[in-house]
Amino acid sequence: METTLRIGELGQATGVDVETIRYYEKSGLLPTPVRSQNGYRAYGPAHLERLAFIRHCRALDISLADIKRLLGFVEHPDADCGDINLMIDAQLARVQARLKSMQALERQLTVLRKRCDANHAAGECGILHELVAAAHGESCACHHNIPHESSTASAVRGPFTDGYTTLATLPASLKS
Amino acid sequence: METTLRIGELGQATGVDVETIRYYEKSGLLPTPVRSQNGYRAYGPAHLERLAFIRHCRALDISLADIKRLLGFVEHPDADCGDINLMIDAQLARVQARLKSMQALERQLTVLRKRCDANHAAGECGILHELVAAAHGESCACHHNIPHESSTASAVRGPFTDGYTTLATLPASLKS
DNA sequence: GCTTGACCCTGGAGCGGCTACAGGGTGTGC
DNA sequence: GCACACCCTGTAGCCGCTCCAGGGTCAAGC
Repeated sequence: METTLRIGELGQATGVDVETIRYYEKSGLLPTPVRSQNGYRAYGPAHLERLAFIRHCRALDISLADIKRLLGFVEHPDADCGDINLMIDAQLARVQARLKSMQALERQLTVLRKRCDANHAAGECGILHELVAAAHGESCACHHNIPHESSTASAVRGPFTDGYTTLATLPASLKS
Repeated sequence: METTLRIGELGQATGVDVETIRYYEKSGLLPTPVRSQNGYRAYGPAHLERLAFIRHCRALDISLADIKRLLGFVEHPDADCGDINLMIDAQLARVQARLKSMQALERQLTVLRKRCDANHAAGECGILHELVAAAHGESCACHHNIPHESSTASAVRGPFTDGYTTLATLPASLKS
């Protein structure tokens, strides 16, 4: 008996999308399986275990590059694990930094949302006013009193970590 | 006197990278400016204001598509602003969902981190053990007692919202 | 035997929001 | 006359998928 799985079965078993499995293979995270006569990928228990490991790590939002390194540790259990600690520490730090700036973001959006209670014309919408005023560099409801959250990592990915300089600091020749 | 800015100056004034400004122009967020004789882009106060608006919105992690819609409202102040509210509500909901799952993530990573205190060989590293065991479907320190955080949005972007089924649910023929 | 439909294959493009080139032109100071 | 900072266009790359076109394979039902 040959206990092998086709890609769809492996996907079902691990909860990983078929396309994603192929992507992992292409990226070198999952070793290329043997093929059955019809050319289909045939996976064994080792693949199953490895893919489940990858999935668990991804659920912890560990990057594919770091997962690759972790898999290296799994394969070389005599290596020093200090780097694992560093990796998890870094991961934790990233998550905490993002968390912090997302919390700030939430507060800002909440404040902003309160500016408009009902349906107006856009010209009278407090939210829109607020956004425009903020862009002008006037002190805005969302971004004025949070001096120290500024220097942490940005909420998600962009370059616009908060606490930025506004148009208030502009050459006077250009203001309005 | 012509109060125009070159792209680098506009970038400085608003805190937006030059490449990003060109990207915004290409994406239709920033209108194409006039060119001076040498072919350089020449920006006026309107561009400055608009770019500052965009930047402020990005700091609130509002997507470029939504910013485009907001700019539409700015230009048509007689339109109904109900959609603005909906947009900000949706944005807030997204942020809150992410926040929640990031908090879960942080707890999980913190627990995981505690599994390894000092330098061992990787084979004895509690973190690695934990990750492997979790992949096997054994109840893991990080993912076992959080039944209701599961169905919220995932922490960042991936398909692996937490609380997934593990290998415990597998065809017996393939286990171990 | 034929069709239907579920599954599999490869290769490539697209998402968002930038970021980083290569390969060129322009303008200012020494 | 040269260095250097700035500008231009166009294209490719980043991450982690996700989707698609265009084809092959295989079991079930008629």
